Amino acid sequence: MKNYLDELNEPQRLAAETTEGPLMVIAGAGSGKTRVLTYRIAHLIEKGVDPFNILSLTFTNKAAREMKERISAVIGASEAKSLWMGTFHSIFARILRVEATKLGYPSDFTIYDSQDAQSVMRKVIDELQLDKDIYKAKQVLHRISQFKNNLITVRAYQNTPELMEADAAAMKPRMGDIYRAYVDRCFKSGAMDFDDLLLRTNEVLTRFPEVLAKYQERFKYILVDEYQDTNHSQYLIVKALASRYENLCVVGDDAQSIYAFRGANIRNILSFQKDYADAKVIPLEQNYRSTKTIVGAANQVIAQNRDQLEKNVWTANEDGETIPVYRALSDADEARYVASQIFELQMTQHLKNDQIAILYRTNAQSRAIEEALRKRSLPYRVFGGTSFYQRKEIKDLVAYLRLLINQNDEEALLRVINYPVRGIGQTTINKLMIAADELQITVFQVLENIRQYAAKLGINAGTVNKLDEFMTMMKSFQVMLKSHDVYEVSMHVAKTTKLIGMLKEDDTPEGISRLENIQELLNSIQGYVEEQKQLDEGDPSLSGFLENVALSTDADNEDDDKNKISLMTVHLAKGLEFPAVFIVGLEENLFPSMMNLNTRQELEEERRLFYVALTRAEKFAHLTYSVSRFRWGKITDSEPSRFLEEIDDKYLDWKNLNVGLPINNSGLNTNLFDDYNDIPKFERKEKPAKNTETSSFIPKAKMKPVAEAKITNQANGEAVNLAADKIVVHDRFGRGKVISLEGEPGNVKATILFDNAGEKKLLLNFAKLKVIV
DNA sequence: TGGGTCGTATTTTTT
DNA sequence: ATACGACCCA
Repeated sequence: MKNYLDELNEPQRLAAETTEGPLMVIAGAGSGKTRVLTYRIAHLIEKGVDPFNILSLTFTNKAAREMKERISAVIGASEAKSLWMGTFHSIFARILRVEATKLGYPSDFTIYDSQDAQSVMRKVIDELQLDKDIYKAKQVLHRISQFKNNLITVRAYQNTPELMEADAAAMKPRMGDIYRAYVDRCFKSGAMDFDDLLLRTNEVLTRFPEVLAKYQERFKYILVDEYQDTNHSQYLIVKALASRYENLCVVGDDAQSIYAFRGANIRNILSFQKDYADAKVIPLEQNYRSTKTIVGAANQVIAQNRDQLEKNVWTANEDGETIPVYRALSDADEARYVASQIFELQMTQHLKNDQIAILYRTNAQSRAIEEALRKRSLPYRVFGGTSFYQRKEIKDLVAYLRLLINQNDEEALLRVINYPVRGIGQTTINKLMIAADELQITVFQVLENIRQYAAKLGINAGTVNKLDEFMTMMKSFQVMLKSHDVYEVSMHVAKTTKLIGMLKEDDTPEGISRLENIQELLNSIQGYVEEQKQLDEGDPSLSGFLENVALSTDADNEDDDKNKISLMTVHLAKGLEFPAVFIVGLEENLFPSMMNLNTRQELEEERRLFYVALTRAEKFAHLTYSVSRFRWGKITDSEPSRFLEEIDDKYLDWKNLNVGLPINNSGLNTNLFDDYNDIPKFERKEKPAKNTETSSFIPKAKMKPVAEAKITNQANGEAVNLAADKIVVHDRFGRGKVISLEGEPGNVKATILFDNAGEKKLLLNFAKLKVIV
């Protein structure tokens, strides 16, 4: 082993060498936190600590894997193998496989992802005969998630009048009933949702002291990365496990806390010194990642936040280039600019694709960017979004597999019992569910004795046969699972159920891609089995694979061809770094998000998010915003983000401010040649006023008034000319009178005053209008 | 029972 | 615009 400690600076080295007792490392952005964690673990092992006794909790599977690789490189792969390193959810799922039976769960419990949870919730709301428009499944689940993350059980909820009053005030007085029904239903299905994995871990550690003692003894050294993003439930688990030896090292940066919406409690990091009186605190303030310009700009932004620990991130790196801020005319223009700048960077700086990232606030923004990159034949990869495992065809096959492992998994059963179609309709399913409820057993158990119940349930003989066939098929799979490996069984299931056959018949591009996805899933099962067989502690079982499926995200899957531009949300980019970073969509109501403008705390989280985004960049950062954007199916005007105004102009290079003004006289798409550097630069007159209310900051592109526009009259399908004062009828808004038209031929926006709906601006390309007069 | 059409929400971020 | 769920009809 090398003298790895020599590669660290003073505070880094101190953090790596302080192995005993509670330690908090406040690691500013780019300050070499992963390096410290890696060397700290290596150092522990070097000192003679058994890797078996080290628990390292990271925020993503990806971070865990990367760190494990780096540790392997320092101490050797065989030593690193027995380290427990992973996300809270995956580590504690693993522990619960052993311990959950104590709480009445099967050891092969299913993990419900958010889709499953929502489906369960919809059924619960339906069964309680509640209005689904008031009790929105997603919202209700979010509320329940809050309860669970704060260890408020159903009983605790019902003993807490404040909570019940709050829900009643929010027009949801039945929240408690829903909570109970949801929990019951998951329990009956032998399933845990994401929050349960933490909640039940807490429960088992609290109720069974011998279990707690076992893991305290095992995990003598605990490291937690991204501590600022732990929620209360995670905090309690760490506290309980560490309370015996107190060899707890937490690493985090309050300025990068971006998961409050998910229950992350920034107070966990702010009050670490209160929890552990003899805690050492080591700040890492030197940034090794970014240029002075980027660090300076980021510091200015984050300084606007009130809630933060004192710290001073600095860098000895070069000044670097000023940060271009491009004002786009539309989302398409923004995307084109980004693509052209990437091209430029590759030409002048010789950057490779994988050194470039494009970051956005919402997944929906990737679409326009993708289009522009494709046009320039730039290879890219989109992280996140609808992940592989959430695709319908994948969930279908996985549901069969889940059902093999846990027959009580009602979500899985209901998903596949009539898919592919085998003549078992909703009526039959309802009967089965009612029977299961009355008999206090699961639907699967009803099916096992269907002939016994059929008459009582009024299910006719033909349907009984179909149900029987389904059960026989499932049983045959189960038998096969005992003697064959997981890949063979999965392949057999996919064929026998006709899932594959059905997709083969579909020769649309979507159908083909679905089939490919199924193939990819089967491949990944095979890969998983082979990989696990190689490991000492490997688990090549089906339940092992399914756990992986439930807890892994898209970002965790490796791509063979790595030389691609990365597209992802800012959240996903946390912990990563790139030589060049584009942050797009810097507009009010988008970044910061419209949903987070209500309180100072919410806005500060958005600001931290921007801070995270900016500090991903090593050498080149580009910022863009657009004066208009396609959102919710229509063009929306937007203002530049307030975060841009918080950065001193000395760091920024404003671009394209004059284009698209009336003087250009050309509406949208001014730049025909993508040559942004030739656009004459106009001096900006003054720094934009804080709290802009006026549009004086940067004028919006004005649409040119037009006298008339051709549209297809929905009344008779004929082309007619639309002009001011015409009377039209719209499906949704009813009768109205055209006030004015603006834009350019082929892209005209009409202002129409509707009798009942008021004044609306409609794009004639999309609006369906009947012309009356 | 199954397939089709219609209407509505969707765009905040994730384990 | 799109995708999903609800509803209706054959």
